[in-house]
Amino acid sequence: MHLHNTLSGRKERFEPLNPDRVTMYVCGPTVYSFAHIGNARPAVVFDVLSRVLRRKHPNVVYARNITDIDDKINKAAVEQGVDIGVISSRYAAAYHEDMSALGVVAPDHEPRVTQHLPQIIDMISRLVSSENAYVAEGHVLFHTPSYADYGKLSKRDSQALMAGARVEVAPYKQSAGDFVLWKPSSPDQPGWDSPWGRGRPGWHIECSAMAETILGETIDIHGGGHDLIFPHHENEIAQSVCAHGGKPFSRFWLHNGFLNVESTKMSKSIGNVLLVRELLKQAPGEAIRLLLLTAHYRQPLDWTAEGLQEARKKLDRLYGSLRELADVEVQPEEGEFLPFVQELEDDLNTPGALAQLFDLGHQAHKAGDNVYERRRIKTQLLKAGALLGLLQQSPEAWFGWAPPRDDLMSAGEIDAVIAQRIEARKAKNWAESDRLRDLLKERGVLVEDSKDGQRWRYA
RNA sequence: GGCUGGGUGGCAGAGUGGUUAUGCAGCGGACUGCAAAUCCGCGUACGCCGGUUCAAUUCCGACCCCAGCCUCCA
Repeated sequence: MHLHNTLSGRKERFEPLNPDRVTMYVCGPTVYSFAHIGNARPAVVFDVLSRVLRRKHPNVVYARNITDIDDKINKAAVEQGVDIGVISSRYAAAYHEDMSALGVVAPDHEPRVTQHLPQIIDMISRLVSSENAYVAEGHVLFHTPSYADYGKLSKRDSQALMAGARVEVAPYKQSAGDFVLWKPSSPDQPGWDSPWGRGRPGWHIECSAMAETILGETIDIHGGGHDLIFPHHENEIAQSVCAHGGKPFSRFWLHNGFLNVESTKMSKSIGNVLLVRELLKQAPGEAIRLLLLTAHYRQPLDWTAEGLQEARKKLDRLYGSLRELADVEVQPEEGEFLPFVQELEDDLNTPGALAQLFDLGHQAHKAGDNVYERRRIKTQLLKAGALLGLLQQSPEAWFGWAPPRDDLMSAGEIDAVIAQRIEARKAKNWAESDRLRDLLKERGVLVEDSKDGQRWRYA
């Protein structure tokens, strides 16, 4: 398959270092509040990547960290008068719930910073020994000039970077671009003992240390949001390469584009941060997932309420195809729908893959009563859906999703009305039949007269 | 200012040197008691200006806009 590598700025053929153990690390959330839709994008995108990789390499080792040491967590803990562990475990659990609702499979490893302090301290010690880092006023800093390739990932001139530092440079820094590996904690702040006193790790070192611990020195793929290219990933590379005697850190760097909300940057100050759990009240998780996959992962994505409803309609169409094939058995030995797979293998072109999926869905309605065709189509539809993490529920379950509504009719109530309508239709009492249909429509229920009888769904 | 990525039909969104993206919405037709679902068909889309070419939305150059990063951020 081919993947766009931020390191080279172009699409490259992806071949793992070791086909029997493909290693992938993705920067996960800092758990200080509920996950917003922007947090969901990388989770979904890299979930799809892991699924596509597993087709050829069953042993993909996918690690996505949880950052549970962070000043934002400290702040929330102080405000609520609880230990940071209370905050981080609460929001980590919420994150798991939300991602699961979006069909994101749990990664193989989910390392936490609090469980890797020894490894972090060890890596910092090595960097100090090799003189890539230095101690100053209780801090340990990485000396960026000690790494010649610093700036390569983000395509930044390291000299210009240092010269152009607009922010006030801490006096203890030898170079403006130097960044903190370890910082001291005041007695009231969370801290851990280290050779440099009681303190806590800086932001970047955790990923380097945990990736090394779980996946090894050189990994195949490292992913994350576009905004992490600089400084986070640039710094990770510097730390890891220097700690590993010059061995490459990650062979491929993948970055997903940012998400806007109704054409505006999502931010707390604007107050337009969309939480996944709120969105789940507006549409099924699968529709949210589909919307996240309608744009190519590297492109910006404009999240709109209209788009979300449209995503739901797209799934209505796809599940409509599956409903058409309800009586057909799947054929496990049937091959995949090749045009679909080819799109995904081309740098995870999910919009292209989706187009192929719709083509397959269209075929379902045109197969007539050709049993072999119908079997083939159903099997390929489900296999293709599985790669995207879509179409894995029954059509009935999909169409049974009800939007929140005060006067929501239960399935029982609806069936009662439908029973009346069946009687009216038997008597060819069209006026009554239409009246009942309109009645249901007012309550948000759409009824269709199919050849198999009446069927309904929530609007 | 530096770096990166964009500007495609009503909307969303792929892609390609000459041939249908796809979905939603719209229009016409079929089917239907009427609808819905589904099927068939339709709308002459590629920011602007040059250049290369038999042929450019697709390559090259200039220009105009837009977004992100350069500070915590998925």
